[in-house]
Amino acid sequence: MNSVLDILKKNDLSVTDGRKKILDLFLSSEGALAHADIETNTSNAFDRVTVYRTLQTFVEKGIIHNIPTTDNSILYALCKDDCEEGHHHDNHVHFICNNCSKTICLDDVIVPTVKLPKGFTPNKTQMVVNGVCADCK
Amino acid sequence: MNSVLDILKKNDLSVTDGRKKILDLFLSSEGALAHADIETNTSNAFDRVTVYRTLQTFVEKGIIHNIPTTDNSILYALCKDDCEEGHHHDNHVHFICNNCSKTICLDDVIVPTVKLPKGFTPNKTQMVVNGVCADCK
DNA sequence: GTAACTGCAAAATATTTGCATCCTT
DNA sequence: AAGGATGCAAATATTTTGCAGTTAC
Repeated sequence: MNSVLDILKKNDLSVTDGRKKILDLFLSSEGALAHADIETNTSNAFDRVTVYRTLQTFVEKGIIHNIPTTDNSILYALCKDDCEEGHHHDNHVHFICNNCSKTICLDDVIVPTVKLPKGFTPNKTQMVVNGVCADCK
Repeated sequence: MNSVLDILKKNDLSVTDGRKKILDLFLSSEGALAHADIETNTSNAFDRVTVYRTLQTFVEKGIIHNIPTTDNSILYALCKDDCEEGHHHDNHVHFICNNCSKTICLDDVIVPTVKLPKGFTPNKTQMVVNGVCADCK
């Protein structure tokens, strides 16, 4: 029910205000979030450092993963349930809207496999599509 | 012949030591370069600010493009000849080696198109593959 | 009660901007 | 000679680290 608590407990994390609030943000957000988004959406209730550490913890536990971006920002998004620590199965496509700048996880669009040149062994593949999202079209 | 000069002239850029050296680095490097790589490989001959400005200029002119990364670094790689200002046709796959950390442009591997959900209009697609490269296997 | 989390301060790092000087054309 | 590029200084912004106080369990 209260999935925020479930997720934290499942990952052996103590339940604190910051973690609850930040995780809640991810659950209620359709897209990915940057560090700055989190500060804004929590009205700066938490220290910048706490946000850094919380995000880092979540990534280590496999609760969120980060999304490749072309600029120098780091975006984070919720991992699917089948993520394990360190090993994510977030093999879906990420979509960045050129209009509203939101990054959306297209959970239903699977990243296709590509044939690599001789000698290259793939391990993980990420795909980012830029364009106009359904809301903005 | 001296393609460094060709490229600079073609883009209406004055030929300076910094631009020559940095562009040369890209031409002679198989992979992508980060800001720090450039400083290192030029023995810090140029001011940090000059490197920032040079990279920015090159991106604006479409000489290089940046590559999405999962961490917060920015990687730059040469554009193919058919890049125009602002509109890049770098529709090839980028490969990041987990061992040597090099980023390699797989010019021959074309990014496949994926079917997006209703309402989404793609514009540009980028694909990054992690794994072990041919040199490290 | 203890281990872990948080906030503050400060250090370390990265990026941007203004301006005077130098170089390319 | 003129416009643009560079280097330096400094302002901003970002991220990391140490430590003391607080909180979850």
